[in-house]
Amino acid sequence: MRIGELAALVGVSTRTVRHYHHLGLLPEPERRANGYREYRLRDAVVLARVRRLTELGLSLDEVKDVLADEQGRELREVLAELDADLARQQKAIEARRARLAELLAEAELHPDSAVSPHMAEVLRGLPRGSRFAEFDQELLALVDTAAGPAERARFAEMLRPLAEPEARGRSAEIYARLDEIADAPPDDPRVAALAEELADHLPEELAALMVEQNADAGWMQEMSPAQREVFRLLLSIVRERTC
Amino acid sequence: MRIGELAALVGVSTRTVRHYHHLGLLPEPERRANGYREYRLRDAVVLARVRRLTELGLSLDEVKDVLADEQGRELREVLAELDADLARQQKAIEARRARLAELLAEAELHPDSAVSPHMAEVLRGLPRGSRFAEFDQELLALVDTAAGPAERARFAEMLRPLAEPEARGRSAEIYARLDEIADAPPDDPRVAALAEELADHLPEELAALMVEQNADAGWMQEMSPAQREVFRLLLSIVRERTC
DNA sequence: ATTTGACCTTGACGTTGCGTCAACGTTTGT
DNA sequence: ACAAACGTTGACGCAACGTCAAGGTCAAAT
Repeated sequence: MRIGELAALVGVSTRTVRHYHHLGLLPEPERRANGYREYRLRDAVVLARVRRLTELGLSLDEVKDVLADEQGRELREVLAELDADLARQQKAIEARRARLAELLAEAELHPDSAVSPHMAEVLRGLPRGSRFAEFDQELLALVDTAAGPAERARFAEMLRPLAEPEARGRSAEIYARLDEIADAPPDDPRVAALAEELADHLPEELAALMVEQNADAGWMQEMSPAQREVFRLLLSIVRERTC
Repeated sequence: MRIGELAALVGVSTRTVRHYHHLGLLPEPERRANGYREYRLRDAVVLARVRRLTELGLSLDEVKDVLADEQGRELREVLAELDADLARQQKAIEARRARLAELLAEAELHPDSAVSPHMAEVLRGLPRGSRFAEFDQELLALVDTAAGPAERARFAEMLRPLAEPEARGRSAEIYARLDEIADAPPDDPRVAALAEELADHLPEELAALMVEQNADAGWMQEMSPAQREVFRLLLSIVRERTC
């Protein structure tokens, strides 16, 4: 047999056969006078065996080990491990399909949204138009995108009170005042007042979460010094309260 | 934010971020005076979104399309396709695990066997020791390895009569006579006799399958001319019978 | 007798999504 | 003052082949 016939017999490409030669998976057969490889039936048997194993998902290196082993020991070992691996993959795919279904359902409703449905609803409830509000929305979108599904729902629930009609007015006012102090020095008297107001306005759970944040985090550099100061004060107020 | 902080925030490596820049998935942010990239919260949002999509299994090119689309149209399209793809993968994995279980069970019983359990049993029943018998075993092993699971079982059943105790004697004798004519010319009288005997000995179903074979196939070159002639005659006998 | 077409040869680059040096500059902490 | 921990670009490595490139070989059709 020449290489093309061997390949067709087993159902692979000639390139694959030569690749296996290169890796030492399949021994190089004798050559004819013209340099062509001349295969025997044995080679086809080995090639088919290699093929079966790779189709099961073994890497070529693993196949090499299994073939070299010549005993069933390693084979069982590798197969068991592979089965465990496939089981993991199954779970992963299932999880992905679940998220996909979630995303698809959401895309039908709100084609332009990049966040989860819960969060999208909350975000629509929050005031807009202020510089700081935009910043806040980015922050919330980020948290929503980065968190796991369970956390996302919980987080959205924590925010919901701020988006309720009776709270929106005050939310908007606070945003406006945060905008106002953008260029103020950090020791402006409005800074401390705002921190107090925020501590009062934010749901407790949310405030508790913020305690873990570091006021020096890089993303906070996008706020002005005075705004950062508001948050520094807010954090200390919350910390005192929870102690 | 500098690149390390952005990466940590979203949960990827800095290399990944730079890779996304390279592919145009994430816009290059402004640089600081020292050449460092300076990221804003927006970038984190985009990066997180890219990340979510890739984790769902989208390729980076697909993610790029989705992001460029800016409308939900393409997103839905890609997601639906992806879901179909994942469904296919699930089925494939399931099939692989089924074959794996098969192989594992078999490996427990006969650690050194490279063929299916049915075929292994049949092969043990067939005579050995003759040159031609070895060739035949290779051929059968190959067919077993290459065929699908259903075909394998059917094929093994077709062979079983030849391995039964009452047929083994005659099988062995035929093998011996095929060995004998190895160096004979194709027009040796024993050739025609052997072809008749084989046509008589082989199960009908098996003979019917052989009709599809081409007597010039490369793997047949491993037989001597006289042996090939036996098969050529055998094929014509079978063809006449089935007409 | 030649030309076409189907095969074969080796060698090398392309694919995907980054990991991992290398070789170097910057900033920060002790 | 020096080390540790950041940042920069550039380039190679990985898995399992696909896909040219640039030929040589062989049988059949012209």
